[in-house]
Amino acid sequence: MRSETEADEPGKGAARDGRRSGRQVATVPKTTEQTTTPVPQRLLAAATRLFAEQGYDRTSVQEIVEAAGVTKGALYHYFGSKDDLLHEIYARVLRLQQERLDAHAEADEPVEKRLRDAAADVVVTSIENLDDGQIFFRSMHHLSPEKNKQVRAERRRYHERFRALVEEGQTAGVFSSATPADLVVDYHFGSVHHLSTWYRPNGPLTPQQVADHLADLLLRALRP
Amino acid sequence: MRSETEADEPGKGAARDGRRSGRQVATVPKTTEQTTTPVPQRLLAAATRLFAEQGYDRTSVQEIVEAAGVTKGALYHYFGSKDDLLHEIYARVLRLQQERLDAHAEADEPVEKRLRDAAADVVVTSIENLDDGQIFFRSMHHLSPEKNKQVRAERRRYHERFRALVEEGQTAGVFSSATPADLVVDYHFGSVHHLSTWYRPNGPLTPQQVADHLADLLLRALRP
DNA sequence: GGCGCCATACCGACTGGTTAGTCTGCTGCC
DNA sequence: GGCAGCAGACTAACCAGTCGGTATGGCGCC
Repeated sequence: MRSETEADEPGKGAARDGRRSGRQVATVPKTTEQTTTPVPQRLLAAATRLFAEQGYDRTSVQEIVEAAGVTKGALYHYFGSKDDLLHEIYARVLRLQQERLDAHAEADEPVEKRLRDAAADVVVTSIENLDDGQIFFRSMHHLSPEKNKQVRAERRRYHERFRALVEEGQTAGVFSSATPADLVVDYHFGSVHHLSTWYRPNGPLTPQQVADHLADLLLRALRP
Repeated sequence: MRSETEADEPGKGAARDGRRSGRQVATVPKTTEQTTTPVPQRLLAAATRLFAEQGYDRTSVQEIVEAAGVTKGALYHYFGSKDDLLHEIYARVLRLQQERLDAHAEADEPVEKRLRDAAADVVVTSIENLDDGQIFFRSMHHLSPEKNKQVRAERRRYHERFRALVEEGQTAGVFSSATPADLVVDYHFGSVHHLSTWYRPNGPLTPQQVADHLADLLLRALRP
């Protein structure tokens, strides 16, 4: 375990660009580019795209490092294994969504609005990170057992938080109690999960419009 | 999970014992027995289970043939490739669900009931074939391009049929038109797709109960 | 203000293991 | 005697991970 990839801010300075090397591999555009993206992030980005396109197993480490413009040495310098890459992708999206859900859930608003906002927000961020979602739901089983367990635990936290919102509304009587809250949550996240199958960025609907529609469907289903 | 000789009826094979090998694996009764499940079906069943458990890529054809009690020769006698196996699994579930949807859609009932029945039925059959669903949504990208295209086309047919039901109700005014029918369909199938991630056969709800709840959510969301 | 020393960041050939698919051949039935 | 239905050794390809090697910049010390 030696992935200390965090803590890297995108870069602070101006056109600093230390004379890289004699043999350059992929030559990141050096012309007045203010930040050459750090290698770990390039690797993660390349892996995300390739995993989403071809699947985890169909993507060789060689392809990833080529897409990132480095070599295997670099990858194994920053990550312990191919599996680590996948885990890092999961951790990133989980962190993001948990933060946003917490923010919405704690807002000082009526529960209907909090739920609607949270439900719509997860749709928007899911669309903005369609690749992550694709990988998430398609490749979970490629994670090592411990990592899988860890990811599941965090997912459960997320699920619980969301469910609590639904239950709060049900108890308060503003939502129908006809359906168990658990099922309601799974119903909604099914549609989120499903987004990467049908949503196309150049389609007729903007992410926000889709989000509004899906949140609306949820709230309508919950009308008493 | 070494399953060598199980699941088959003990072959009552008489004296027949090639001097070549002392280890034979499954001993299918060769004496004009017509009932032991045919090899192709055994292979399909084994592949379905293993693909669902471990994923397509993580399952070697060696594992499949061992689970089916045959050898590679048999598999490649009946199927052109590992890919073919996957395609066959898809084709089977697609055929089944299309048939059932058609039956519901054509029934002589008010549109609300037809939609509710169809929506609930797809949930029940999906639960009854959780493995197929898991494979379907997780491994589509492993299909060869042409096969993938074919499967997509059939899926679209299915989607269209379902959408037509929603639109019929919207036009008739019994369903709200607030949400485009396409989105409504994707919303519902998202939850179906998602079933394999959370539904557990030994959980508190029967397949029918889950189906009723999910169909109910759909119909409630469509209330004018 | 130069010098040795080392850590960091990366390179890329190599290894050991795995796998899909092939091919030759056996065997019991018609 | 011919053929469907299979057995199972074999091969060619591939791939995750390793490891010895190289360039660069910082730092203490004289």
